[in-house]
Amino acid sequence: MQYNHQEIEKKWQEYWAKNQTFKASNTSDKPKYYVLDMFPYPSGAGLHVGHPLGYIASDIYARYKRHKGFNVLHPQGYDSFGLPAEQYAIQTGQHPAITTETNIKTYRGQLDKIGFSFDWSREVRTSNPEYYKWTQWIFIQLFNSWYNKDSDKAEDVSTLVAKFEAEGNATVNAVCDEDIITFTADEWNGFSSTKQQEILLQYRLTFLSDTEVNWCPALGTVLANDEIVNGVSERGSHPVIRKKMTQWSMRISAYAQRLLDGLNGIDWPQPLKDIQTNWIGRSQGAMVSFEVQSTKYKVESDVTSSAVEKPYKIDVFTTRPDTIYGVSFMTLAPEHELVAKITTDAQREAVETYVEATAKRSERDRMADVKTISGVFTGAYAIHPFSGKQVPIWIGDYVLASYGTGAVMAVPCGDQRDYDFAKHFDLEIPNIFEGVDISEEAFADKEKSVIANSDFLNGLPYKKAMKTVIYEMEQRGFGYGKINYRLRDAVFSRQRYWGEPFPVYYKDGMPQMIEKQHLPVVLPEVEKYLPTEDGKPPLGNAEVWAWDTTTNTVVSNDKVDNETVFPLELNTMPGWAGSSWYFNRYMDATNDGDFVSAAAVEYWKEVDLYIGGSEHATGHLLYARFWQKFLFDLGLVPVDEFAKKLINQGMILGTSAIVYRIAGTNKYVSLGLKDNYKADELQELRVDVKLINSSDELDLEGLKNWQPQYADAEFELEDGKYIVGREVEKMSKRWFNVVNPDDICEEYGADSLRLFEMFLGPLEQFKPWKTSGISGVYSFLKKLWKLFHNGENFEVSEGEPTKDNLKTLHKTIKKVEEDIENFSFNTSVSTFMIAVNELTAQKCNNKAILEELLILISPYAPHIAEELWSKLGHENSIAFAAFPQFDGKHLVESEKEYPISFNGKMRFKLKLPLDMSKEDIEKTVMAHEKTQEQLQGRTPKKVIIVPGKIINIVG
RNA sequence: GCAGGAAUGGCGGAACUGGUAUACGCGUCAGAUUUAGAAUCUGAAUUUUGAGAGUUCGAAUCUCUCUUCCUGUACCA
Repeated sequence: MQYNHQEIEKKWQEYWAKNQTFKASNTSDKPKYYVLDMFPYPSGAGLHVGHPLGYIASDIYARYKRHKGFNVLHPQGYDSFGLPAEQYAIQTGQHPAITTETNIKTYRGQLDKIGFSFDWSREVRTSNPEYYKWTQWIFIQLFNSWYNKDSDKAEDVSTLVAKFEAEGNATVNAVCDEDIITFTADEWNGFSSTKQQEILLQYRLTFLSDTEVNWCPALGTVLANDEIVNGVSERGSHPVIRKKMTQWSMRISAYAQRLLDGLNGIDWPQPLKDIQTNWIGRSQGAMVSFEVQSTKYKVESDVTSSAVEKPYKIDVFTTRPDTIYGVSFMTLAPEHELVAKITTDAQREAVETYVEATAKRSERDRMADVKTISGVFTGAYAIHPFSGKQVPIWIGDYVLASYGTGAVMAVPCGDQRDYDFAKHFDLEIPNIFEGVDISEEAFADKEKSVIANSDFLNGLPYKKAMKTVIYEMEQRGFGYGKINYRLRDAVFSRQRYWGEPFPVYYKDGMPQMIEKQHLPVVLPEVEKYLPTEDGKPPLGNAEVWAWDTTTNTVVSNDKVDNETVFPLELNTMPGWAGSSWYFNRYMDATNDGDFVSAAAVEYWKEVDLYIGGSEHATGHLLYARFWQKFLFDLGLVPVDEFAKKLINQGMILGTSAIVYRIAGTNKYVSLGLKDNYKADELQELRVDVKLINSSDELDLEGLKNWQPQYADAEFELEDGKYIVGREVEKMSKRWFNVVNPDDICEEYGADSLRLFEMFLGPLEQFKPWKTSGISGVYSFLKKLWKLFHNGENFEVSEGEPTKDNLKTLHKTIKKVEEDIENFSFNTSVSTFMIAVNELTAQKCNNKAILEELLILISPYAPHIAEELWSKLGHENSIAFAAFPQFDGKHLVESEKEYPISFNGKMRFKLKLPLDMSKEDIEKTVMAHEKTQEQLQGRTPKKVIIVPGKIINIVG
């Protein structure tokens, strides 16, 4: 009987579906284990062979854990909001929901063919109203929370209001906006409702603010920092400019320290932790305030309504407050708000010209050109807080508005950028370091710094100087020690259609949340998916998009009276909203009354193993950790890190095929002959990899039929063949190097695909796909099949296994178990091959041995395992069969074939009993004729004997 | 610039806490079977672990220097 993968795989996929074999229960006596994949965005292109790599690995682990007696949760779903469906809608008018539905069907069909053990009863789709209802709900929770630094967690806004009512805000220690006014309890109680809401908004964990955003005109939307690569949009490479807009933001900065600390407790790859650590960018230093000389402005006090005059102040953040006596000028970012206010009339024109010129330069230009030093003097001076000296204030584009306060105290002797700026504009460079030459460059080695020319800091090394100066600044009231984070609050509004609508309407300009029982607020229908002509987001096109507070329904816009019917928010949420909590939803995916039931989340707790790409390091993986910590603060989830262990699978790359066209002709040169032509005479064209066989030979007829441009192609062949060039690059339609898993499943079967993807190399590594290698695992499966068959008949023997049989089996059990625990799936595939080769050589068809072998293989190649398992007479699925128990007694040896080395080089082997004493080994070896032959009469200096390992003769 | 990672036959890759270097597979070559193709079976070859030094009885593995490549990130004050 032949191994017929098509028949077998179809049969068992249907069996699993029908019997709901992999449906997980939320109650069980078994220990729980939660294995999760990063859910895919269902794109129109469908899956290529690279996508399932991580899914196969996690599936193997999930199946392994079932064999090991765990109650395994292994769900799958779709991150189904996103830009491609929307852009398709813009082009064709087809509703994104339809596109998405179609794509999901394709994905599901492809996934099913690979034989994953997903519990599809828990499927989630972020674009389903039943799902995004809870995304909206979590948003509301964030709106209703503030971050209390004293308790170091998020709390309900009611606790904040209570504080305001009792004692005003002076004693409140919160993460909030920076420009907060101080008020007393009486003042608070006297504020209008709108005023109170305005103030509260400055404390909420999600808040509205006028922020400088990354606006992408081509996409008509705002992009997050991690959606921009090299100054252009990640998607489509469109230019991005800075623009002020009112946007929802998430106060992720409140969690900066906890996001950093949390990394210590989770088993994630170090590179990924490093990326997050850098992204959060903690730096320790001080805030220092410099007064601007002879400037005054009037402050309208909210409290007394009387005007007070105050000098302008420039706040700077510095990591080197110890070098404060080295300050010889200050630099403001051109966008700094004080620039216009402090510039003297004499300098005004020059400054304005400069500011305008910088504003025009895109972020990209500014980044590309870091060597040109530019700047302008404002004419104003600051007063050095310690020395009282005048310090000129400059503006320069090397100072970024978005980091720190957008202003620096320039210490040219200690910072190379300040140094270069000072040299360029011929500014003073005072030296405040002991015994250091700064005539050529700045001295930035803080560990070796000893401060000089700095009054009370003289003679102090860096660390002591830091402490002393911060203490002194705090005493005198113009500075304080501060930890600064690079992590910015995350903009949460997108000007897109295909995203979660906000559960928000506006009353008197203030945002109001829609109550839980009225959720979800469902995405409205629109005529056009583009922004409106007056620049509003696509939801501005909706005609029925107002909130009636009497009926609590969405009603037509013309009913808006701002009394009981109000306009709804026009922005939608970003892509990361739905993916920041989906792992919790799987625990209780159909719950209609709660985002997840307390019982379910208490049972499953967190993801035990999460597999996905490292490209989400500063996006999804950071936001998800943030939301999890927030939900934890609210007592809604039991742990504050959502994934205990994470593995980044590498990407499978395509191997593109290249033909060489002689420029201006329709003639193509084979790879080996292309050197006969000059490089500029040849054009490289990529052709479909389906036209290439395993030895890089091109199917000429196939090419002619492939695209009209090749119909009358001529070829210059080598040995009668056309050999193509190969290039490893990302799988992409435009390179014609995409390999569809469906084709592989059809030809070799899902089990072969699964084994082959694992066999390709270590999971985390990037590796090119080469279909040619798959025949190896395919013939392995055929050999495995043959072990159970004698010609046409299924035939296994019942007797006692031989010693050799047992040795092979237990060696395999040990290795495979270790490999799976270490996620070294490639080596366990080799182990299976060795085992099957050995058992074949032993002519073993012993039932007891084969049965256990099947269980070992079943996580990798579940279909063939199920089939043979049932042929062995089992009525239940192999999926829950107990994993074989390793027994070391089968591997015990009495002899060891020792490698005999001379000066570290192995020369011959010698079989000796393992219990032989060192002395006897030495005697035996030295007496051996081959030893004497090697020594040629010399006397060895030393003989190293490591029992059970090696013998090394030195001399 | 900074941070992290990698380099082993023609190719993908093995090699546990230093102890027989290239397991396993692909490809190649030879042979068997076959009308042909395909499939199957048997056998063979390749290298000295990016370069150089050090520690060691012994280094792919540990240390240092250098080279190349990949990833992330950056006028971050």
